[in-house]
Amino acid sequence: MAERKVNATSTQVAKLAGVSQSAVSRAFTPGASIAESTRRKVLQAARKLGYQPNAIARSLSTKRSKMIGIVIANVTTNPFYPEVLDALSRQFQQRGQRVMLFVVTRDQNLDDILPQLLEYRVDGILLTAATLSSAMAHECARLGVPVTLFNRSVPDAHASSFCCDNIEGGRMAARLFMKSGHHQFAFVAGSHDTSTSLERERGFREELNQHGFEPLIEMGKFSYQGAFEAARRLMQLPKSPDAVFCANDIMAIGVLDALRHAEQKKVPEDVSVIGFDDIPMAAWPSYNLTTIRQPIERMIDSAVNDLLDRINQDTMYPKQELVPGDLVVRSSAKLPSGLSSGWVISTSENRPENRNV
Amino acid sequence: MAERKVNATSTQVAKLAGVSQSAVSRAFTPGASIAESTRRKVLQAARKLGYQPNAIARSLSTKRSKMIGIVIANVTTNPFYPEVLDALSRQFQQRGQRVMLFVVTRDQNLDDILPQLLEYRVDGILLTAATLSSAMAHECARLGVPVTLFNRSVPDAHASSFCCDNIEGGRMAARLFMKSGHHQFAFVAGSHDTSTSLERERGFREELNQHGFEPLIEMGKFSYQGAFEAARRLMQLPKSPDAVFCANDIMAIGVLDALRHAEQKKVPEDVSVIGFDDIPMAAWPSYNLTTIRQPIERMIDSAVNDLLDRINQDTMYPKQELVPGDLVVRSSAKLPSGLSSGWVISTSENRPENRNV
DNA sequence: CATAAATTTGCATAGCTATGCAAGCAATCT
DNA sequence: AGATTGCTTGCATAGCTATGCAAATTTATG
Repeated sequence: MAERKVNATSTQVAKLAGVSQSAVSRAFTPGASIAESTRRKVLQAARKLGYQPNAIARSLSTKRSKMIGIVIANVTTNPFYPEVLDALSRQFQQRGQRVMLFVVTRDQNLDDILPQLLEYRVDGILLTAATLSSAMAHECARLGVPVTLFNRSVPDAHASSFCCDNIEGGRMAARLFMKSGHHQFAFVAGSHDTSTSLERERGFREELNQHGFEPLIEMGKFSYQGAFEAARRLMQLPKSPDAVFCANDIMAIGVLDALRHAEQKKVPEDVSVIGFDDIPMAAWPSYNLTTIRQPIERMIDSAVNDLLDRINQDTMYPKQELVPGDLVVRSSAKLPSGLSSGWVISTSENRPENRNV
Repeated sequence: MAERKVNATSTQVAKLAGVSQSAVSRAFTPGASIAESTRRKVLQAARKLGYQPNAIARSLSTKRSKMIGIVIANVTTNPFYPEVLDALSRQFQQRGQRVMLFVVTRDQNLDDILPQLLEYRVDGILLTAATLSSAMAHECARLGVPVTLFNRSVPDAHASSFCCDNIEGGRMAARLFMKSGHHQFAFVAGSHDTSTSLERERGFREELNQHGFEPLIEMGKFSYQGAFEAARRLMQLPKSPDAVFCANDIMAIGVLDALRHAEQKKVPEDVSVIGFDDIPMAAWPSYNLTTIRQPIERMIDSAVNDLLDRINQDTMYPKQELVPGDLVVRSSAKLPSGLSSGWVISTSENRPENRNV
């Protein structure tokens, strides 16, 4: 208990090592101009004092905080987002950036929380499952803070965005349903103001329309519970659907549970269900969900690279990237002849699934 | 695109408002000594310049970063932790603290990442599903940075810790099993070096021992997949168990799926299963898991309060708190007579369950 | 109105590190 | 040896805000 020296400073270390404060700074700056012998002296003195450079002071001096602001929603309601957060956090961590995190609710106004990030002079901002008011987009642009949207696309954009090709994903679901001979289609939407849900719906509907079909739409509020109830409403309709596409997996699972446990329907014999995301749970034997997989790792790599690049060279323009998803065929949807469960179908290749369980 | 004024400073605002830099600082410091009229002048000038105080500079000056370091593991493998993270993040947010987040793997060495937090002079550290080397605990104590462990208990401690009463939880599970007439017991452990798993096992075993039983132990590695395999191993034993208690819900669900889909067992007719945590999924009709609920909100409230209190008055001693869990009776375990599904049993009261689905 | 009290203001400095610049130094070359 | 080159080093300052203190101003009091 005794000591409690509390945070030594570079000046104290300098004194002990018999060098200038600059030398201490340089000893801790990779690539700085300093003799190996002095560096050793400094590091030894630093160790003795328990000195560690003060990142706050460094940030002030370099005008680089080495922090990225991450804003994320739906962390508890959709297992997809913990995966995203995990991957993002690791990536930034590995590339020498710290993460300042804000967990928000879907309806929370970002205009209140972005200033809190900017106040700390984060080097960049990554928004997941959240969108930006154009006022805030301008503000960030003005301050030269690059912004990246993950899993949201925006029309006007000072920001980069990285998304799965939701429209094509919706089309894939529609095509699979139609090939298997379904006739009554439904889409369980997440919300009516979210690009992911809207785009998946649009692809699904357009593909159906081209063949003379029109899907029913129900609102699942992006949650298990909401989708559970949506499924029950769908089943009470006079022409209840035999093929339900859901805007994400967690809702698809809600629908599955409602069909099986509340509606006494068999899946896929009575009703086929397709989801979106391919969360780990989708592969569990209780669900075995046919779904569109978002290639998280690839999307995150791109997003992180782009953001860091824009931080380092502020000449770069924001970028809009669309990553194709893969149809993962399991057994929650009837199979058309010629296709068997356990296959992954992407635009470029078919391959046997290679995942756990 | 034109402007790009980039971060105005308090001095610039001061000049525009015709006051001193100090006045600007005070205008943004609640409770500072400043006339209402000058404050207005300052705020107006600030708005015109798009000025926002620089939290980095403020941190340097006040020696308070207003940041809390959160370290969390298992975010993708156990839905309990996204809930914890969500609650923590909101709480701190609401109380004016920013969150610097580190997502780690269970086996990752914290000794590498804690320095990264300390470098930024976080005001406090909260570790979830992770433990501290005693060297690091001393280091934090030396620097006067309070540390709180959430869901981990430690023998020696410069740190506060907030845990569910795991031992009593294990006992509750054992008692419920025994009352329902089970004879062969098993425990699916998370790991052999984690206090949560060890304590739950200990309570379970001690209670059984008192009645002359001894549980089988299998390792489930804290994951769905690991528990799935553990269940299969258990079922191959000559005296396979009819009552399985799992160190957490996600493993209980893995066990359930293995029993039903790989072993053709009925739950709870052939085998009873009890979990721990009460994650939202436990209430889904596919699982309907009987489990020990951890009162997350209450635990988090206590943990956050304690940490902030210790930040503000550094005289306080760390505190060890044990919060009792509740037995939530659903239908994955046989019911003893007199008990019906849908009840929550805590040390103090019995009440009907009041949750979704 | 004079004086005391309370409030508001600006000055000057601390907080810690990074870095441009010029000076110091050793090694290399002719 | 003298001149040139390339490293190292320290000095001085910037980066931005908060705050103790004394001065100045306003308000209250008798």
